[in-house]
Amino acid sequence: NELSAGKEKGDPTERRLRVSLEDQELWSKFDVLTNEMIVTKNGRRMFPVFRASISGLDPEAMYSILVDFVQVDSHRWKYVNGEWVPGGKPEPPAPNSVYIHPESPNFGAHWMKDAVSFSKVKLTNKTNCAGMIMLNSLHKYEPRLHIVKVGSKEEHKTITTHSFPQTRFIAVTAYQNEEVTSLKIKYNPFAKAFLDAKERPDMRDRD
Amino acid sequence: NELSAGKEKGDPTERRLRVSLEDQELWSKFDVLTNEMIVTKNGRRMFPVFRASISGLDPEAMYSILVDFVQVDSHRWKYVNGEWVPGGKPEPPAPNSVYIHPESPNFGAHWMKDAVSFSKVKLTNKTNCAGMIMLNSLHKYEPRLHIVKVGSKEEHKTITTHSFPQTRFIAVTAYQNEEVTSLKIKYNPFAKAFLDAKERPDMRDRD
DNA sequence: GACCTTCTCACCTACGTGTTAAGC
DNA sequence: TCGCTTAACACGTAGGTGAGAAGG
Repeated sequence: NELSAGKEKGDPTERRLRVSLEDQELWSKFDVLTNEMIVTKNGRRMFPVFRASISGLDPEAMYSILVDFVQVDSHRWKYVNGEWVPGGKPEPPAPNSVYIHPESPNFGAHWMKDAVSFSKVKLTNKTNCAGMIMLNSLHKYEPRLHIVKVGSKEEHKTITTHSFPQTRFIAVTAYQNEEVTSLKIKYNPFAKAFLDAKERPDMRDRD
Repeated sequence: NELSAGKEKGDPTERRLRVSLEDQELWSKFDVLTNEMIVTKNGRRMFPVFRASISGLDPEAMYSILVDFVQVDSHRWKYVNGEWVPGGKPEPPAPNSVYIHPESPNFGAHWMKDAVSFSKVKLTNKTNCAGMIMLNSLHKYEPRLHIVKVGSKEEHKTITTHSFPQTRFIAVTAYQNEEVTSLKIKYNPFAKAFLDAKERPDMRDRD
């Protein structure tokens, strides 16, 4: 459940750094179906939310926490007959943007106090959207978390980069797999309107 | 409209520090009536919002911005026959808590980019409310803004403290002066429900 | 036609207002 | 009784959902 830091540089203060993904069971429920995330012009939040708990930072040092999204493979995906298959077309170029956690910069103690949540990150399929992450629809991505140490003199230094395979997803403009849709409705409070409809089949018996 | 720093210490990087209150005209409209702010158990936001624009910080240095509330005088106030008069009872002790701006700590460049807004600060009349400011009802307060320089080694240093007389108010559990109520309804978007009722006297002509 | 994208919509979450009546 | 406080309430702001129709 925990991954140890991959890029330690012999600095003793970073030796015990640990980053672990929150909501792993929920992520796995989506992952086994092949997860999908909606992208829209105005930006769409992720669900599940990408959250991680961090320990082993220097409590008094200053860090920024970032997320970016790596294109996992180099082809389009297509949903055919109930499953995702690689498409033949070559992929468009992938602009790689980064989302800086809004509480950045902050002390190590702050980041370790509670899980760090990226609930407000928005995914879009349009370029030039400030503060949002541009993704290519029908391509597969994996979120990555970066911890950057902030120096007083612009001497920023990346401490670690972590990724979690169960958070992979395909960017879509509309859900393809209705099982994924059902899970989103079941667990996302903002979709409760549709949960109520499905949970009450007796509605059909009226009149 | 601008106040210069009052506690400069000869540090050339702080020499041109300026802090100015935003929405001065709005604040003054309330101030001439004697402003009131609601306090509740769960906390109530301020309206108008305490906002300030800051310039003259070192763009690359790290600061935290704080607000606290000074009890202006040492007696209760009473609203009698349409005006506020000092009450005879001695005041209860005043626990002095501080609200740290949620974007703290941050670079000078960040604080100077836009006006710094304390829209989310909540006023309460209960003690032990984390993140909220406890005030004594029927006492008069004046908000103060503090700029604190953040050092790597816990060496925090207060750079300046600013206050603005037109932001004074009396803490209340219910509005006393109905002119103050009318101004709150007129300018606070969250009170629009009551504005509509007052702006549409034709409603009374229906049926 | 098939596939993908865009837009509007009803329906939620979440919470900020003063009002009002009840409580102390 | 009077003054002050509390809690429930209706009605807003603000914005996050997938559905479904329309567009390309």
